[in-house]
Amino acid sequence: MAAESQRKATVSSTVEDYLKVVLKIEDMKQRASTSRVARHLEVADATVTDMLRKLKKAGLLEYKPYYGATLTREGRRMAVRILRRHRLLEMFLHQVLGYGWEQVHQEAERLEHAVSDLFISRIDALLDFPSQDPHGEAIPDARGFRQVEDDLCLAEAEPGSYSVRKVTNSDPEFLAYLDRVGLRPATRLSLQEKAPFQGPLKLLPESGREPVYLGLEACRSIFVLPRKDRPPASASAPDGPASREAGTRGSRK
Amino acid sequence: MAAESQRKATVSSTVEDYLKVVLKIEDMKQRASTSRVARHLEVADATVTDMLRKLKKAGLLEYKPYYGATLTREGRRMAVRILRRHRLLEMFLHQVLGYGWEQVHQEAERLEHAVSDLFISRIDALLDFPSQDPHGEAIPDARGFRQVEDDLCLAEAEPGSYSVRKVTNSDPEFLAYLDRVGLRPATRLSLQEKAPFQGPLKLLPESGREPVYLGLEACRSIFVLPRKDRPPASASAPDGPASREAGTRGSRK
DNA sequence: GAAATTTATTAGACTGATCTAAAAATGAGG
DNA sequence: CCTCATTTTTAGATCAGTCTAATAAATTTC
Ligand SMILES: [Mn+2]
Ligand SMILES: [Mn+2]
Ligand SMILES: [Mn+2]
Ligand SMILES: [Mn+2]
Repeated sequence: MAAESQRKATVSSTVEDYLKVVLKIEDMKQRASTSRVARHLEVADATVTDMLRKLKKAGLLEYKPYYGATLTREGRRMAVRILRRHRLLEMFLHQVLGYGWEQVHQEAERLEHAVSDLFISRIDALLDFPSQDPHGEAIPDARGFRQVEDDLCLAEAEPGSYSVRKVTNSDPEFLAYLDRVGLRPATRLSLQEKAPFQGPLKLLPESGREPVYLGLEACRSIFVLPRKDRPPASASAPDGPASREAGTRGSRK
Repeated sequence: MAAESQRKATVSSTVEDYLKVVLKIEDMKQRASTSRVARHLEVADATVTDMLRKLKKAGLLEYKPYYGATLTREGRRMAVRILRRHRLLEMFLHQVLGYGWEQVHQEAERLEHAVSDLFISRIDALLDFPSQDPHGEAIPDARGFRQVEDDLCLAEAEPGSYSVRKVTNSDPEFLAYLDRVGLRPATRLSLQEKAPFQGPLKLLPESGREPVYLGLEACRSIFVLPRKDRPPASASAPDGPASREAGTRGSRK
Protein backbone atom coordinates (compact mmCIF):
# COMPACT_ATOMS: atom_id res chain seq x y z
CA MET A 1 0.00 0.00 0.00
CA ALA A 2 1.24 3.40 1.05
CA ALA A 3 -0.28 4.63 -2.15
CA GLU A 4 -2.39 7.49 -0.87
CA SER A 5 -0.66 10.69 0.17
CA GLN A 6 -1.45 12.83 -2.84
CA ARG A 7 -2.27 15.97 -0.90
CA LYS A 8 -5.03 18.19 -2.11
CA ALA A 9 -7.57 15.40 -2.32
CA THR A 10 -10.66 17.33 -3.23
CA VAL A 11 -13.96 16.23 -1.81
CA SER A 12 -17.59 17.07 -2.42
CA SER A 13 -19.50 19.40 -0.18
CA THR A 14 -21.48 16.39 0.99
CA VAL A 15 -18.33 14.71 2.19
CA GLU A 16 -17.22 17.90 3.87
CA ASP A 17 -20.44 18.01 5.83
CA TYR A 18 -20.12 14.38 6.90
CA LEU A 19 -16.61 14.98 8.17
CA LYS A 20 -17.68 18.08 10.01
CA VAL A 21 -20.47 16.22 11.73
CA VAL A 22 -18.20 13.39 12.81
CA LEU A 23 -15.79 15.96 14.22
CA LYS A 24 -18.57 17.68 16.08
CA ILE A 25 -19.73 14.41 17.60
CA GLU A 26 -16.21 13.46 18.59
CA ASP A 27 -15.77 16.88 20.16
CA MET A 28 -18.82 16.19 22.27
CA LYS A 29 -17.06 13.04 23.39
CA GLN A 30 -19.67 10.83 21.88
CA ARG A 31 -19.41 7.86 19.62
CA ALA A 32 -19.97 8.75 15.97
CA SER A 33 -22.50 6.02 15.39
CA THR A 34 -24.41 5.65 12.16
CA SER A 35 -27.65 6.90 13.61
CA ARG A 36 -26.08 9.83 15.38
CA VAL A 37 -24.44 11.01 12.20
CA ALA A 38 -27.70 10.45 10.36
CA ARG A 39 -29.60 12.56 12.85
CA HIS A 40 -27.19 15.44 12.56
CA LEU A 41 -27.30 15.42 8.79
CA GLU A 42 -30.98 14.61 8.50
CA VAL A 43 -30.49 11.71 6.16
CA ALA A 44 -31.50 8.06 6.44
CA ASP A 45 -29.32 5.70 8.44
CA ALA A 46 -28.72 3.53 5.40
CA THR A 47 -27.29 6.50 3.60
CA VAL A 48 -24.78 7.01 6.35
CA THR A 49 -23.70 3.38 6.48
CA ASP A 50 -22.91 3.67 2.83
CA MET A 51 -21.08 6.92 3.07
CA LEU A 52 -19.01 5.83 6.02
CA ARG A 53 -17.77 2.90 4.02
CA LYS A 54 -16.79 5.22 1.22
CA LEU A 55 -15.03 7.61 3.55
CA LYS A 56 -13.15 4.76 5.11
CA LYS A 57 -12.02 3.64 1.71
CA ALA A 58 -10.91 7.20 1.02
CA GLY A 59 -8.83 7.13 4.18
CA LEU A 60 -10.74 9.91 5.87
CA LEU A 61 -12.01 7.89 8.77
CA GLU A 62 -11.97 4.52 10.45
CA TYR A 63 -15.22 2.67 10.35
CA LYS A 64 -16.15 -0.40 12.38
CA PRO A 65 -19.51 -1.87 11.37
CA TYR A 66 -22.03 -1.75 14.17
CA TYR A 67 -19.79 0.60 16.01
CA GLY A 68 -19.20 3.83 14.17
CA ALA A 69 -16.57 6.16 12.79
CA THR A 70 -13.40 7.86 13.97
CA LEU A 71 -11.64 10.52 11.95
CA THR A 72 -8.17 9.79 10.67
CA ARG A 73 -5.52 12.47 10.75
CA GLU A 74 -6.40 13.45 7.20
CA GLY A 75 -10.13 13.39 7.84
CA ARG A 76 -9.71 15.54 10.91
CA ARG A 77 -7.56 17.96 8.99
CA MET A 78 -10.30 18.39 6.43
CA ALA A 79 -13.01 18.67 9.02
CA VAL A 80 -11.15 21.33 10.94
CA ARG A 81 -10.55 23.21 7.74
CA ILE A 82 -14.27 23.39 7.06
CA LEU A 83 -14.97 24.31 10.64
CA ARG A 84 -12.56 27.19 10.31
CA ARG A 85 -14.20 28.33 7.11
CA HIS A 86 -17.62 28.07 8.61
CA ARG A 87 -16.80 30.14 11.65
CA LEU A 88 -14.76 32.71 9.81
CA LEU A 89 -17.61 33.12 7.37
CA GLU A 90 -20.08 33.55 10.18
CA MET A 91 -17.93 36.26 11.66
CA PHE A 92 -17.61 37.93 8.30
CA LEU A 93 -21.34 37.88 7.68
CA HIS A 94 -21.95 39.29 11.12
CA GLN A 95 -19.28 41.97 11.17
CA VAL A 96 -19.05 43.04 7.58
CA LEU A 97 -22.48 42.37 6.16
CA GLY A 98 -24.43 43.05 9.31
CA TYR A 99 -26.14 39.69 9.65
CA GLY A 100 -27.76 38.88 12.97
CA TRP A 101 -26.13 36.06 14.88
CA GLU A 102 -29.18 33.93 14.23
CA GLN A 103 -28.79 34.39 10.48
CA VAL A 104 -25.17 33.53 9.98
CA HIS A 105 -25.19 29.78 10.37
CA GLN A 106 -27.44 28.89 7.50
CA GLU A 107 -25.56 31.03 5.04
CA ALA A 108 -22.18 29.79 6.22
CA GLU A 109 -23.34 26.21 5.88
CA ARG A 110 -23.43 26.70 2.12
CA LEU A 111 -20.62 29.17 1.64
CA GLU A 112 -18.10 27.06 3.53
CA HIS A 113 -18.02 24.74 0.51
CA ALA A 114 -18.01 27.39 -2.17
CA VAL A 115 -15.41 29.96 -1.25
CA SER A 116 -11.76 29.66 -2.20
CA ASP A 117 -8.77 29.68 0.12
CA LEU A 118 -8.05 33.17 -1.11
CA PHE A 119 -11.47 34.34 -0.03
CA ILE A 120 -10.93 32.86 3.39
CA SER A 121 -7.55 34.44 3.86
CA ARG A 122 -8.86 37.81 2.74
CA ILE A 123 -11.75 37.85 5.17
CA ASP A 124 -9.47 36.55 7.89
CA ALA A 125 -7.23 39.58 7.41
CA LEU A 126 -10.17 41.94 6.98
CA LEU A 127 -11.53 40.80 10.34
CA ASP A 128 -8.08 41.05 11.86
CA PHE A 129 -7.71 37.34 12.49
CA PRO A 130 -10.58 36.79 14.85
CA SER A 131 -10.40 33.96 17.35
CA GLN A 132 -14.11 33.52 17.87
CA ASP A 133 -17.25 33.41 15.81
CA PRO A 134 -20.46 35.29 16.64
CA HIS A 135 -21.61 32.45 18.86
CA GLY A 136 -18.43 32.57 20.85
CA GLU A 137 -16.98 29.42 19.34
CA ALA A 138 -13.27 29.29 18.71
CA ILE A 139 -12.07 29.66 15.14
CA PRO A 140 -9.28 27.19 14.34
CA ASP A 141 -6.25 29.00 12.99
CA ALA A 142 -4.85 28.64 9.50
CA ARG A 143 -2.68 25.70 10.50
CA GLY A 144 -5.61 23.87 11.96
CA PHE A 145 -4.69 24.57 15.53
CA ARG A 146 -7.66 24.65 17.85
CA GLN A 147 -7.89 26.53 21.08
CA VAL A 148 -8.86 24.51 24.13
CA GLU A 149 -12.29 25.47 25.29
CA ASP A 150 -12.54 25.32 29.04
CA ASP A 151 -16.01 26.45 29.74
CA LEU A 152 -18.87 25.14 31.72
CA CYS A 153 -22.29 24.09 30.57
CA LEU A 154 -24.85 26.37 32.12
CA ALA A 155 -27.11 23.39 32.65
CA GLU A 156 -24.54 22.03 35.07
CA ALA A 157 -23.54 25.24 36.75
CA GLU A 158 -24.24 26.11 40.36
CA PRO A 159 -25.73 29.46 41.32
CA GLY A 160 -23.16 32.21 41.01
CA SER A 161 -21.74 34.80 38.68
CA TYR A 162 -20.78 33.92 35.14
CA SER A 163 -20.23 35.35 31.75
CA VAL A 164 -21.52 33.74 28.61
CA ARG A 165 -18.75 32.09 26.69
CA LYS A 166 -20.55 30.51 23.77
CA VAL A 167 -23.89 29.27 22.56
CA THR A 168 -23.81 26.02 20.66
CA ASN A 169 -27.14 26.08 18.99
CA SER A 170 -27.97 27.30 15.57
CA ASP A 171 -31.73 27.45 15.71
CA PRO A 172 -32.55 30.99 14.59
CA GLU A 173 -35.66 31.19 16.75
CA PHE A 174 -33.75 30.21 19.82
CA LEU A 175 -30.90 32.59 19.15
CA ALA A 176 -33.26 35.44 18.42
CA TYR A 177 -34.91 34.74 21.75
CA LEU A 178 -31.65 34.77 23.67
CA ASP A 179 -30.81 38.01 22.00
CA ARG A 180 -34.10 39.48 23.05
CA VAL A 181 -33.61 38.61 26.69
CA GLY A 182 -30.07 39.89 26.58
CA LEU A 183 -28.06 36.68 26.55
CA ARG A 184 -25.16 36.68 24.12
CA PRO A 185 -21.47 35.91 24.24
CA ALA A 186 -19.66 38.06 26.81
CA THR A 187 -22.87 38.92 28.63
CA ARG A 188 -22.41 38.72 32.37
CA LEU A 189 -25.14 37.12 34.34
CA SER A 190 -25.89 35.60 37.66
CA LEU A 191 -27.46 32.23 37.96
CA GLN A 192 -29.85 32.82 40.81
CA GLU A 193 -31.51 29.48 41.22
CA LYS A 194 -32.15 26.13 39.64
CA ALA A 195 -35.59 24.71 40.06
CA PRO A 196 -35.51 21.03 40.97
CA PHE A 197 -36.74 18.17 38.76
CA GLN A 198 -35.24 19.42 35.52
CA GLY A 199 -36.83 22.74 36.17
CA PRO A 200 -35.84 26.03 34.65
CA LEU A 201 -32.94 28.22 35.73
CA LYS A 202 -33.48 31.69 37.00
CA LEU A 203 -30.95 33.98 35.38
CA LEU A 204 -30.22 37.63 35.70
CA PRO A 205 -28.34 38.96 32.71
CA GLU A 206 -26.40 42.06 33.55
CA SER A 207 -27.98 43.96 30.71
CA GLY A 208 -31.71 43.43 31.30
CA ARG A 209 -33.10 44.06 34.76
CA GLU A 210 -35.71 41.34 34.40
CA PRO A 211 -34.81 37.82 35.44
CA VAL A 212 -35.07 35.21 32.73
CA TYR A 213 -36.36 31.72 33.31
CA LEU A 214 -34.74 29.31 30.94
CA GLY A 215 -35.55 25.62 30.61
CA LEU A 216 -32.83 23.15 31.52
CA GLU A 217 -32.75 21.79 27.99
CA ALA A 218 -32.14 25.22 26.55
CA CYS A 219 -29.34 25.75 29.04
CA ARG A 220 -27.48 22.79 27.61
CA SER A 221 -26.39 24.86 24.67
CA ILE A 222 -25.15 27.78 26.72
CA PHE A 223 -21.62 27.67 28.04
CA VAL A 224 -20.26 30.03 30.63
CA LEU A 225 -17.15 31.02 32.51
CA PRO A 226 -17.31 31.55 36.26
CA ARG A 227 -16.48 35.10 37.27
CA LYS A 228 -14.62 36.22 40.37
CA ASP A 229 -17.77 36.05 42.32
CA ARG A 230 -19.97 39.02 42.94
CA PRO A 231 -19.03 41.31 45.80
CA PRO A 232 -18.00 39.77 49.10
CA ALA A 233 -21.40 38.13 49.51
CA SER A 234 -22.29 35.20 51.74
CA ALA A 235 -21.19 31.57 51.94
CA SER A 236 -21.28 28.90 49.20
CA ALA A 237 -19.36 29.90 46.09
CA PRO A 238 -17.28 26.87 45.14
CA ASP A 239 -14.72 28.80 43.23
CA GLY A 240 -11.00 28.84 42.75
CA PRO A 241 -9.42 32.23 42.30
CA ALA A 242 -9.40 31.83 38.57
CA SER A 243 -6.26 30.07 37.53
CA ARG A 244 -6.34 28.75 34.00
CA GLU A 245 -7.81 30.46 31.03
CA ALA A 246 -4.83 31.49 29.02
CA GLY A 247 -5.14 32.01 25.28
CA THR A 248 -8.52 33.00 23.95
CA ARG A 249 -8.25 36.75 23.78
CA GLY A 250 -11.63 38.20 23.16
CA SER A 251 -12.02 40.84 20.52
CA ARG A 252 -15.53 40.52 19.19
CA LYS A 253 -17.87 43.38 18.66
CA MET B 1 -52.24 23.51 -19.36
CA ALA B 2 -51.57 26.77 -17.59
CA ALA B 3 -50.38 24.68 -14.70
CA GLU B 4 -46.99 26.17 -14.01
CA SER B 5 -46.76 29.52 -12.29
CA GLN B 6 -45.65 28.42 -8.84
CA ARG B 7 -43.11 31.16 -8.25
CA LYS B 8 -39.92 30.36 -6.43
CA ALA B 9 -39.08 27.36 -8.59
CA THR B 10 -35.68 26.50 -7.26
CA VAL B 11 -33.13 25.13 -9.65
CA SER B 12 -29.75 23.48 -9.37
CA SER B 13 -26.56 25.38 -9.95
CA THR B 14 -26.12 23.34 -13.11
CA VAL B 15 -29.41 24.61 -14.45
CA GLU B 16 -28.47 28.14 -13.51
CA ASP B 17 -25.31 27.87 -15.54
CA TYR B 18 -27.17 26.50 -18.55
CA LEU B 19 -29.61 29.37 -18.46
CA LYS B 20 -26.84 31.88 -18.10
CA VAL B 21 -25.05 30.49 -21.12
CA VAL B 22 -28.17 30.55 -23.25
CA LEU B 23 -28.69 34.16 -22.23
CA LYS B 24 -25.13 35.01 -23.11
CA ILE B 25 -25.45 33.43 -26.52
CA GLU B 26 -28.74 35.19 -27.19
CA ASP B 27 -27.12 38.45 -26.13
CA MET B 28 -24.48 37.87 -28.76
CA LYS B 29 -27.31 37.53 -31.24
CA GLN B 30 -26.46 33.97 -32.02
CA ARG B 31 -28.58 30.87 -32.13
CA ALA B 32 -28.34 28.85 -28.92
CA SER B 33 -27.64 25.58 -30.67
CA THR B 34 -26.81 22.40 -28.84
CA SER B 35 -23.18 22.49 -29.79
CA ARG B 36 -22.71 26.15 -28.98
CA VAL B 37 -24.14 25.66 -25.52
CA ALA B 38 -21.98 22.58 -25.10
CA ARG B 39 -18.87 24.50 -26.04
CA HIS B 40 -19.55 27.24 -23.54
CA LEU B 41 -20.17 24.79 -20.74
CA GLU B 42 -17.50 22.33 -21.76
CA VAL B 43 -19.79 19.34 -21.71
CA ALA B 44 -20.68 16.82 -24.39
CA ASP B 45 -23.32 17.69 -26.94
CA ALA B 46 -25.46 14.77 -25.88
CA THR B 47 -25.55 16.14 -22.39
CA VAL B 48 -26.92 19.41 -23.66
CA THR B 49 -29.61 17.81 -25.80
CA ASP B 50 -30.81 16.08 -22.70
CA MET B 51 -30.72 19.10 -20.51
CA LEU B 52 -32.45 21.32 -23.04
CA ARG B 53 -35.32 18.88 -23.11
CA LYS B 54 -35.56 19.01 -19.35
CA LEU B 55 -35.44 22.77 -19.28
CA LYS B 56 -38.14 22.97 -21.87
CA LYS B 57 -40.30 20.69 -19.80
CA ALA B 58 -39.62 22.95 -16.83
CA GLY B 59 -40.82 25.91 -18.85
CA LEU B 60 -37.51 27.72 -18.75
CA LEU B 61 -36.87 27.71 -22.47
CA GLU B 62 -38.26 26.73 -25.82
CA TYR B 63 -36.43 23.95 -27.53
CA LYS B 64 -36.77 22.91 -31.15
CA PRO B 65 -34.86 19.72 -31.94
CA TYR B 66 -32.11 20.27 -34.48
CA TYR B 67 -32.48 23.97 -33.99
CA GLY B 68 -31.76 25.11 -30.48
CA ALA B 69 -33.10 26.95 -27.47
CA THR B 70 -34.74 30.26 -26.68
CA LEU B 71 -35.32 31.46 -23.14
CA THR B 72 -38.87 31.91 -21.96
CA ARG B 73 -39.80 34.88 -19.82
CA GLU B 74 -39.24 32.80 -16.71
CA GLY B 75 -35.97 31.35 -17.95
CA ARG B 76 -34.69 34.78 -18.83
CA ARG B 77 -35.71 36.09 -15.45
CA MET B 78 -33.64 33.41 -13.77
CA ALA B 79 -30.70 33.89 -16.09
CA VAL B 80 -30.63 37.62 -15.49
CA ARG B 81 -30.85 37.03 -11.78
CA ILE B 82 -27.72 34.89 -11.88
CA LEU B 83 -25.98 37.38 -14.10
CA ARG B 84 -26.70 40.09 -11.58
CA ARG B 85 -25.37 37.95 -8.76
CA HIS B 86 -22.27 37.09 -10.73
CA ARG B 87 -21.38 40.66 -11.53
CA LEU B 88 -22.23 42.03 -8.15
CA LEU B 89 -20.06 39.35 -6.59
CA GLU B 90 -17.20 40.20 -8.91
CA MET B 91 -17.44 43.81 -7.89
CA PHE B 92 -17.53 42.85 -4.25
CA LEU B 93 -14.50 40.62 -4.53
CA HIS B 94 -12.62 43.36 -6.31
CA GLN B 95 -13.59 46.31 -4.15
CA VAL B 96 -13.95 44.78 -0.75
CA LEU B 97 -11.63 41.82 -0.76
CA GLY B 98 -9.03 43.28 -3.08
CA TYR B 99 -9.16 40.64 -5.79
CA GLY B 100 -7.54 41.49 -9.10
CA TRP B 101 -9.94 41.74 -12.02
CA GLU B 102 -8.49 38.59 -13.44
CA GLN B 103 -9.31 36.68 -10.27
CA VAL B 104 -12.92 37.58 -9.74
CA HIS B 105 -14.65 35.56 -12.41
CA GLN B 106 -13.71 32.11 -11.27
CA GLU B 107 -14.74 32.75 -7.71
CA ALA B 108 -18.01 34.41 -8.72
CA GLU B 109 -18.82 31.46 -10.94
CA ARG B 110 -19.23 29.33 -7.83
CA LEU B 111 -20.51 31.89 -5.38
CA GLU B 112 -23.33 33.04 -7.63
CA HIS B 113 -25.09 29.76 -6.82
CA ALA B 114 -24.33 29.67 -3.14
CA VAL B 115 -25.12 33.07 -1.71
CA SER B 116 -28.56 34.06 -0.48
CA ASP B 117 -30.66 36.99 -1.63
CA LEU B 118 -29.81 38.67 1.64
CA PHE B 119 -26.11 38.39 0.90
CA ILE B 120 -26.65 39.93 -2.49
CA SER B 121 -28.67 42.81 -1.20
CA ARG B 122 -26.13 43.50 1.51
CA ILE B 123 -23.17 43.66 -0.83
CA ASP B 124 -25.23 45.71 -3.26
CA ALA B 125 -25.75 48.31 -0.55
CA LEU B 126 -22.19 48.05 0.69
CA LEU B 127 -20.94 48.82 -2.81
CA ASP B 128 -23.47 51.60 -3.11
CA PHE B 129 -25.47 49.94 -5.86
CA PRO B 130 -22.85 49.72 -8.56
CA SER B 131 -23.91 49.66 -12.17
CA GLN B 132 -20.87 47.94 -13.57
CA ASP B 133 -18.63 45.04 -12.68
CA PRO B 134 -14.83 45.15 -12.73
CA HIS B 135 -14.80 44.27 -16.42
CA GLY B 136 -17.08 47.16 -17.23
CA GLU B 137 -20.14 45.00 -17.80
CA ALA B 138 -23.48 46.31 -16.70
CA ILE B 139 -25.00 44.86 -13.56
CA PRO B 140 -28.73 44.23 -13.97
CA ASP B 141 -30.69 45.92 -11.23
CA ALA B 142 -32.72 44.18 -8.57
CA ARG B 143 -35.83 44.11 -10.76
CA GLY B 144 -33.93 42.50 -13.58
CA PHE B 145 -33.67 45.63 -15.64
CA ARG B 146 -30.67 45.69 -17.89
CA GLN B 147 -28.94 48.77 -19.15
CA VAL B 148 -28.55 49.02 -22.91
CA GLU B 149 -24.95 48.69 -23.85
CA ASP B 150 -24.09 50.89 -26.76
CA ASP B 151 -20.46 50.26 -27.32
CA LEU B 152 -18.31 49.31 -30.20
CA CYS B 153 -16.12 46.29 -30.65
CA LEU B 154 -12.53 47.41 -30.87
CA ALA B 155 -11.95 44.85 -33.59
CA GLU B 156 -14.35 46.78 -35.77
CA ALA B 157 -13.34 50.28 -34.83
CA GLU B 158 -11.65 52.76 -37.13
CA PRO B 159 -8.57 54.67 -36.02
CA GLY B 160 -9.46 57.41 -33.58
CA SER B 161 -9.90 58.18 -29.90
CA TYR B 162 -11.79 55.85 -27.61
CA SER B 163 -12.20 54.86 -24.07
CA VAL B 164 -12.44 51.27 -22.94
CA ARG B 165 -15.98 50.40 -22.01
CA LYS B 166 -15.76 46.74 -21.14
CA VAL B 167 -13.72 43.61 -21.66
CA THR B 168 -15.72 40.48 -22.27
CA ASN B 169 -13.17 37.83 -21.60
CA SER B 170 -12.51 36.00 -18.43
CA ASP B 171 -9.20 34.37 -19.16
CA PRO B 172 -6.98 35.39 -16.24
CA GLU B 173 -3.84 35.38 -18.35
CA PHE B 174 -5.37 37.66 -20.89
CA LEU B 175 -6.76 40.07 -18.33
CA ALA B 176 -3.49 40.16 -16.47
CA TYR B 177 -1.81 41.05 -19.73
CA LEU B 178 -4.22 43.86 -20.51
CA ASP B 179 -3.68 45.17 -17.04
CA ARG B 180 0.05 45.15 -17.54
CA VAL B 181 -0.11 47.14 -20.75
CA GLY B 182 -2.54 49.57 -19.17
CA LEU B 183 -5.81 48.58 -20.80
CA ARG B 184 -8.75 48.44 -18.41
CA PRO B 185 -12.25 49.83 -18.26
CA ALA B 186 -12.26 53.63 -18.46
CA THR B 187 -8.78 53.78 -19.95
CA ARG B 188 -8.57 56.26 -22.82
CA LEU B 189 -6.65 55.20 -25.84
CA SER B 190 -6.15 55.99 -29.43
CA LEU B 191 -6.39 53.37 -32.08
CA GLN B 192 -3.54 54.39 -34.32
CA GLU B 193 -3.68 51.82 -37.06
CA LYS B 194 -5.05 48.48 -38.09
CA ALA B 195 -2.71 46.21 -39.97
CA PRO B 196 -4.38 44.61 -42.98
CA PHE B 197 -5.13 40.90 -43.35
CA GLN B 198 -6.43 40.32 -39.83
CA GLY B 199 -3.34 41.96 -38.54
CA PRO B 200 -2.87 43.47 -35.12
CA LEU B 201 -4.07 46.88 -33.99
CA LYS B 202 -1.67 49.53 -32.86
CA LEU B 203 -3.03 51.12 -29.69
CA LEU B 204 -1.80 53.87 -27.49
CA PRO B 205 -3.32 53.68 -24.04
CA GLU B 206 -3.29 57.02 -22.31
CA SER B 207 -1.57 55.57 -19.30
CA GLY B 208 1.40 53.76 -20.81
CA ARG B 209 3.67 55.68 -23.16
CA GLU B 210 4.45 52.61 -25.21
CA PRO B 211 2.16 51.63 -28.06
CA VAL B 212 0.58 48.20 -27.73
CA TYR B 213 0.10 45.83 -30.61
CA LEU B 214 -2.90 43.67 -30.04
CA GLY B 215 -4.06 40.82 -32.29
CA LEU B 216 -7.41 41.21 -33.99
CA GLU B 217 -8.81 38.22 -32.18
CA ALA B 218 -7.92 39.66 -28.83
CA CYS B 219 -9.58 42.92 -29.83
CA ARG B 220 -12.88 41.13 -30.24
CA SER B 221 -13.34 41.06 -26.50
CA ILE B 222 -12.61 44.70 -25.98
CA PHE B 223 -15.42 47.20 -26.37
CA VAL B 224 -14.96 50.91 -26.57
CA LEU B 225 -16.80 54.20 -26.76
CA PRO B 226 -15.71 56.80 -29.29
CA ARG B 227 -14.50 60.00 -27.65
CA LYS B 228 -14.96 63.52 -28.92
CA ASP B 229 -11.77 63.27 -30.79
CA ARG B 230 -8.50 64.38 -29.27
CA PRO B 231 -7.82 68.08 -28.96
CA PRO B 232 -7.09 69.99 -32.12
CA ALA B 233 -3.46 69.05 -31.60
CA SER B 234 -1.02 67.82 -34.13
CA ALA B 235 -0.31 64.31 -35.18
CA SER B 236 0.84 62.52 -32.05
CA ALA B 237 0.42 62.78 -28.27
CA PRO B 238 -3.26 62.27 -27.69
CA ASP B 239 -3.05 62.99 -24.01
CA GLY B 240 -5.13 64.69 -21.39
CA PRO B 241 -3.65 66.04 -18.19
CA ALA B 242 -4.59 62.99 -16.24
CA SER B 243 -8.24 63.10 -15.49
CA ARG B 244 -9.81 59.69 -15.82
CA GLU B 245 -9.75 56.60 -13.77
CA ALA B 246 -12.56 56.92 -11.34
CA GLY B 247 -14.03 53.70 -9.92
CA THR B 248 -12.13 50.46 -9.63
CA ARG B 249 -9.66 51.12 -6.91
CA GLY B 250 -6.76 48.81 -7.43
CA SER B 251 -5.18 47.13 -4.49
CA ARG B 252 -3.92 43.70 -5.44
CA LYS B 253 -0.39 42.54 -4.80
C1' DG C 1 -30.58 -16.21 29.00
C1' DA C 2 -34.48 -15.70 25.87
C1' DA C 3 -37.54 -12.18 24.13
C1' DA C 4 -38.25 -7.66 22.89
C1' DT C 5 -36.46 -3.42 21.44
C1' DT C 6 -33.23 -0.68 19.23
C1' DT C 7 -29.64 0.07 16.02
C1' DA C 8 -27.28 -1.03 11.85
C1' DT C 9 -26.63 -3.22 7.37
C1' DT C 10 -28.23 -5.07 3.00
C1' DA C 11 -30.94 -5.06 -1.08
C1' DG C 12 -33.00 -2.73 -4.55
C1' DA C 13 -34.35 1.63 -6.69
C1' DC C 14 -34.30 6.45 -8.16
C1' DT C 15 -32.66 11.13 -9.66
C1' DG C 16 -29.52 14.39 -11.74
C1' DA C 17 -25.66 15.06 -14.37
C1' DT C 18 -22.51 13.36 -17.05
C1' DC C 19 -20.08 10.31 -20.80
C1' DT C 20 -19.18 7.44 -25.37
C1' DA C 21 -20.61 5.35 -29.47
C1' DA C 22 -23.96 4.70 -32.89
C1' DA C 23 -27.73 6.36 -35.65
C1' DA C 24 -30.26 10.00 -37.81
C1' DA C 25 -31.26 14.60 -39.57
C1' DT C 26 -29.61 18.79 -41.84
C1' DG C 27 -27.65 21.44 -45.29
C1' DA C 28 -23.96 22.42 -49.07
C1' DG C 29 -22.08 21.27 -53.38
C1' DG C 30 -22.10 19.36 -57.23
C1' DC D 1 -31.76 15.36 -56.50
C1' DC D 2 -27.92 12.83 -54.57
C1' DT D 3 -23.82 12.57 -51.63
C1' DC D 4 -21.03 13.70 -47.91
C1' DA D 5 -19.59 16.30 -43.99
C1' DT D 6 -21.42 18.31 -39.99
C1' DT D 7 -24.61 18.63 -36.33
C1' DT D 8 -27.80 16.57 -33.40
C1' DT D 9 -30.21 13.01 -31.16
C1' DT D 10 -30.62 8.27 -29.30
C1' DA D 11 -29.08 4.40 -26.72
C1' DG D 12 -26.85 2.61 -23.11
C1' DA D 13 -23.71 3.42 -19.05
C1' DT D 14 -21.69 5.38 -14.93
C1' DC D 15 -21.29 7.88 -10.58
C1' DA D 16 -22.73 10.31 -6.41
C1' DG D 17 -26.10 10.71 -3.22
C1' DT D 18 -30.21 9.58 -1.60
C1' DC D 19 -34.49 6.68 -0.20
C1' DT D 20 -37.57 2.54 1.63
C1' DA D 21 -38.21 -2.03 3.13
C1' DA D 22 -36.34 -6.12 4.67
C1' DT D 23 -33.03 -8.42 7.41
C1' DA D 24 -29.61 -8.97 10.87
C1' DA D 25 -26.78 -7.70 14.87
C1' DA D 26 -26.52 -5.68 19.42
C1' DT D 27 -28.48 -4.33 23.61
C1' DT D 28 -31.85 -4.13 27.12
C1' DT D 29 -35.40 -6.08 29.86
C1' DC D 30 -37.67 -9.37 32.39
MN1 LIG E 1 -22.54 27.70 12.76
MN1 LIG F 1 -22.17 22.79 4.90
MN1 LIG G 1 -17.45 37.11 -15.02
MN1 LIG H 1 -21.67 29.33 -12.17
